[in-house]
Amino acid sequence: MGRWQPDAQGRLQQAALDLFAERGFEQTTVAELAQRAGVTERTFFRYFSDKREVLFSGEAELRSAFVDAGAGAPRDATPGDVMIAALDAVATFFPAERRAFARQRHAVIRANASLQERELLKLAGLASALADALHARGVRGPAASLTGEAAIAVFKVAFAQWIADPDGRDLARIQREMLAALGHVTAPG
Amino acid sequence: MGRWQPDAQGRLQQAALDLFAERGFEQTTVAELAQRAGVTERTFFRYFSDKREVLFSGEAELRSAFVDAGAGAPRDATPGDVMIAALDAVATFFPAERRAFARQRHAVIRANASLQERELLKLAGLASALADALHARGVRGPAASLTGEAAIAVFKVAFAQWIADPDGRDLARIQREMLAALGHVTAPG
DNA sequence: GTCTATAGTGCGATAGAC
DNA sequence: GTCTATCGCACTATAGAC
Repeated sequence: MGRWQPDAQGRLQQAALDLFAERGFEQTTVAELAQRAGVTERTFFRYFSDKREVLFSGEAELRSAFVDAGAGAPRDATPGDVMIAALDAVATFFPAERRAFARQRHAVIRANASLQERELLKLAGLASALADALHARGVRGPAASLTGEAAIAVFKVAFAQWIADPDGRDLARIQREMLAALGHVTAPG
Repeated sequence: MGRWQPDAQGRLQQAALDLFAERGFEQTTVAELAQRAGVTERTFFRYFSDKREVLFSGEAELRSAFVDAGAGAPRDATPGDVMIAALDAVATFFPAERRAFARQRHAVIRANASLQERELLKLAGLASALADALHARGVRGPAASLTGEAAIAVFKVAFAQWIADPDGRDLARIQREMLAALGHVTAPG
């Protein structure tokens, strides 16, 4: 066994979720997080570029899933088809077992404006990643951006529903319904 | 004439736009902004809750316009109708004369992640304000949220287009086109 | 208007693994 | 010796408390 406990990053993330839930984001200092994880403040900032980031490091995987779904779609797929593939891919990251965790994390974020800001930035990153993937497929800029933004709009609302829904319908299904509802809202006439 | 120059708030906003554009958001300290506006740091934080907020204080007006458009729609208006009314209302805030200003402000924000975060939070606030207005009209929660998010998606993409478009079509028109395009993307089939 | 806690950065030191 | 993870310390700016 080495000089240090393994997985300092994981311990910091766990400490953050616990302490933020218990006493709030602003009432928790980085020093306290570090202490609970058995490292120093300096080490915290080696793993996370800022205090908020400790809750958001999983976004990279989500983004690849989102983009790969776009890249893997058949050549004649429409932007709408690609969006559905992306939404289905993202849903696989949130199986029923992760609902309790997701709910706790969501509650922590909802309680603090600066955490919401970070979450929104990450979601906007997903939207533009999907837009880029569509653009690479030959979809013109505005339509690609719009599709990316629409996908995120569906995801956001469906995710909130998935968290709240007591009978636990799966996220993919909720997203399909939301997408249909969006089609209804934006239908001409 | 009084002891102080009038409109300290306006001078701080102008100083911020100039200095952020010139040397970047992070390279500009609040002390420098305050000095250029002829006030102290303390005065800056009296007007703006944080350094970023100096670029975003106009959001309240936008939000009322957004909400009022919803409240003022006829009783039998669909969520889609309300969304169009809200988008038309927001477009009146961005006449052709403000394009140069909007473009500069947008460039400053685009150059800094934390400013993007703040902008996204303000836009999310607009989305939920519209959702609340729809909810008050009897639209059920998820459909109301979805409509709010869709309106913001259209606004974001249309606004970027309006800023970039060299021949200056007006924002309301671009938004109508974007909405139609969104209807096409989300159409079933 | 003054004081202070906290976030976040830069750089060098240290302790182990190889 | 090299490489990597961690720590220690000094420092600035934001933001809130007093």
